[in-house]
Amino acid sequence: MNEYDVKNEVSDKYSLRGRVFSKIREDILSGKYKEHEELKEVAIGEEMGVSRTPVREAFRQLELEGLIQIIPNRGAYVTGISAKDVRDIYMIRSRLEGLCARWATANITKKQLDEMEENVYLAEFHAGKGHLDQITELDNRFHHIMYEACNSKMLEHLLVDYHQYVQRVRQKTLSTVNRSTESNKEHRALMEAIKAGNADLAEKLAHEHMIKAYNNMVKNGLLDATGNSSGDESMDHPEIED
Amino acid sequence: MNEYDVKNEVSDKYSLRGRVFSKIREDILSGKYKEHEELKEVAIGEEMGVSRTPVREAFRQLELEGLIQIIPNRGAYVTGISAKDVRDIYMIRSRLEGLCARWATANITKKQLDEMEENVYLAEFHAGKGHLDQITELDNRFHHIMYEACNSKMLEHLLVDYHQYVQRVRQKTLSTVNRSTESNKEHRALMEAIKAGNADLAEKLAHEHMIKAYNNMVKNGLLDATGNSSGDESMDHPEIED
DNA sequence: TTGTGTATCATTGTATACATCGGAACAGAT
DNA sequence: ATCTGTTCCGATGTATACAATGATACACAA
Repeated sequence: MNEYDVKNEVSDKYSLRGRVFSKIREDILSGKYKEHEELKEVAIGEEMGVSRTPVREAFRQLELEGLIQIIPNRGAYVTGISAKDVRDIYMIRSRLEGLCARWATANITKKQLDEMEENVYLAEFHAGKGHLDQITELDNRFHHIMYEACNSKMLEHLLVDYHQYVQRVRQKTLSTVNRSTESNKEHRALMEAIKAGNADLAEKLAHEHMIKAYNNMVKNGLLDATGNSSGDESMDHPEIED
Repeated sequence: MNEYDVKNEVSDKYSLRGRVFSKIREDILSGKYKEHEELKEVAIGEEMGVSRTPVREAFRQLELEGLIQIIPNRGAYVTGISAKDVRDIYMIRSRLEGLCARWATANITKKQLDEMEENVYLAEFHAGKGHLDQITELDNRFHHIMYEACNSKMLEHLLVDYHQYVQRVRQKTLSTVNRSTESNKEHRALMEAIKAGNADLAEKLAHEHMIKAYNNMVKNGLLDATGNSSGDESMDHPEIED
């Protein structure tokens, strides 16, 4: 169960519409379509060899996902994400990851806990070697294990959503070895708290982990390589909080 | 700016699809369509005098909203909400309303604060008179003022969403004069905290307010008059928490 | 009776045709 | 040069036609 499975409950990857939806989504998240770019129904349809109908339905869904905005009778445009949006999402996530950690403490299975331990172990190994790709992948995976472990489809769905959403602007968060070592320590502490059944501590650690991740991201500059997230508003709040 | 405006940024109420979307949505929330009921494209289209196209597009959106579930090549079914879902949402909301209160403390305008004071005042009046409809309306409005005041479209959207979602099963939460008096006290305390600029207290009070509302709802039985929310899982956790 | 295969048909999935909207280009007036 | 109105046309909004799916009923065999 990776981060896409939850979405695919809803996105139906075997219909044309499902494929169109996934492709456009990926193209936006990967930065192929830039912020404020206009998406034309026929063009995208031709590119994928389908008619406008499935494209239109995919558009409607992408709009609700917040990836595009549709202006009636005009067109569909890739949504801009301001620096404030990113900040808001991280703050929202900090609360929700905390809640997730609390629930995970109560509901995590042995299997999930095992995978989490292995994840932390591996991440420490790769951090020592400076393997950035593996580190990023393991970091994502760590969080998704926790999302699953909380045993709440509602919360899992929400967190997966935000996680993906933020990936648009968060390409290289862990790019400094410094941060990845820090991050691993936080993961380990969080895992230990969950393992020990200390829900209060787990919530607190997950909450702080998110805020530190955000602060680190801000410190190193939000901009990613895709040209997204140029920040409509000035971003001068590195965070205070708690 | 009421609770529908935020949705209407996206739902385009002047197109056929927008009207279909709103109508189905309302029919589900009001309980006209029961849980697990199948929605047929042609039937709904005919009922509203439109073709399948706008209905289908509305369906796709309603699916992402979580109100219906679409099974490929089979049909659309009204989503069931289990008692656990409701509980999860309230716990999620308790965190987010807390965050919202914190932000509102920093960002509320004089106008919003004035409306909030008037709201609390009026609510106390109507509670004394036992005017349940007005009390419910004022309760909703109180929360929406706060959602607006937090000055975060991301968070506002999320909270409005959940608020509406839960309305399906929350018809009569404030139906006891007892609870409405309690609730008003909590609103007043929260408002005073926001007015005084005490963000920590505001967050704590908003958080607790939500949990108390949930616990009260559970105590009086979740079931509403629409036949929704019969609870696929047994509901025996009145809440512990904090 | 039970099970299996097949025909049927209601319903959804997709493509296409037509209707309507709104922007861009241009013409003429000031 | 700027403004205004008009025409044109590309793009979206909606309806309809056609394709494909899957549930149901029924026939028939074991």
